[in-house]
Amino acid sequence: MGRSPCCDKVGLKKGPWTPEEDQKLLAYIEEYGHGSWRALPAKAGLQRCGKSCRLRWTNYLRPDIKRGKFSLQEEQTIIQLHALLGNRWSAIATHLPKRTDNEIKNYWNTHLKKRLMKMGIDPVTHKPKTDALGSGSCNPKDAANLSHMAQWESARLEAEARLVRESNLVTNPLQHQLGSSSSSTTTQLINKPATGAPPRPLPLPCLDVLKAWQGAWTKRTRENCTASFPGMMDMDDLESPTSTLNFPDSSFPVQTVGFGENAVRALEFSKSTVLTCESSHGWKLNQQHQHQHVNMPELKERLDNNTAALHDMPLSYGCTDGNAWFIDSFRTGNDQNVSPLPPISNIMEGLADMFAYNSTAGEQNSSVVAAESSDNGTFEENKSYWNSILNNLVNTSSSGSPVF
DNA sequence: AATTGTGCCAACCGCTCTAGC
DNA sequence: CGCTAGAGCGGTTGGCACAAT
Repeated sequence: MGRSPCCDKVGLKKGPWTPEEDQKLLAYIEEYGHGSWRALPAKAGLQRCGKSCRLRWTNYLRPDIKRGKFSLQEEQTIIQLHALLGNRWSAIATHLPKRTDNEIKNYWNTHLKKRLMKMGIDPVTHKPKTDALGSGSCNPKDAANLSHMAQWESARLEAEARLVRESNLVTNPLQHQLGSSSSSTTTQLINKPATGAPPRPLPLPCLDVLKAWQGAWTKRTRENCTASFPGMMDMDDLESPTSTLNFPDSSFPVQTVGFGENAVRALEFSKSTVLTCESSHGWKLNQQHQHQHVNMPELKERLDNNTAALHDMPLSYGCTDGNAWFIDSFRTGNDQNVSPLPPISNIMEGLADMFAYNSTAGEQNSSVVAAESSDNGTFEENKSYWNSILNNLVNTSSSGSPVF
């Protein structure tokens, strides 16, 4: 057996917390901070182990916790991130402001998982149960590519989570100290479910859910944007169904240049590990090139060397000297006029724009170019599929259907 | 009214990771 | 480099509330 539980010590209380205990813990932390959790109970006059105090604070007493019913957007975010990350609740929680990993985990297990199952969706694979084993729809090459995609997306999300923590530390050291799992970032979804198309089997596992939703989001928002480089936009306009960071308190140095058809969006973090850019042609560039300064000639050379790979759709990437370089073509075009993968020359122009802009925004400590691509059919099918699922969730949850 | 079943969620358990020595 | 304490994390459980019988 493992080590003995920390709460086995004689005299330490277990079980539900009383209001008096909550008050003691709250008062102590508000005055002194938590410091060492192990030492805290004695100082605060609590007959609890430090771990119990930490959990009580982290999951319940922290002032920046939002309690109550999950919103539709939160539900969608959980579903999408779970499709991408699996049971990595802490990573998911970093994209749901004011929600704890424990709360999200409980909500998934008691609500969302059951809904998906009753809809015939495997909550583990996020695929229709009949296709859960992946028979037929995925060839080995796709599976391998998707594995790469998942790794990169996962790494990117983790990096974002780290950034959030770092930003919390910088902008609110006390708050950071008091609750490390708090988050100032959010994944906000603008969901306008499309038609009531029936769920359809995914041609590929749903590892690209976030991008699918970003496509829908982009389509929607582009209608409200001017044709070219409308200038700096409010953060509210950046709300994206992807994991793209959003900082409600505007405490993070996020720069935006334009939006929509001909816009370039850039997120640049002064001490960041990830840089994400989107171009006017519907492809995305994620950089995460550890501890190296990115410069355009180097990038251009790398991409030139991988031109063939870039055009080897549906999923291509170049990988040189241990750094991966991806071009992400997630298609921002509308349904009738979907942008094709831009010619390499256009990619280079876009990159030039991005880095010309970002070179003025500060040093890029680190970067990776990570960009995945999905062919047009895959994207549209993903979008349709998830629209369908989420639409069903909306209908069933709002109508109080006995099904759920 | 009593018993049983079910859903929900706070809290616990134990493993893993990491920083400090 | 190995050890240790502290913290983080995901899985599981206990117990309460409510519904069904």
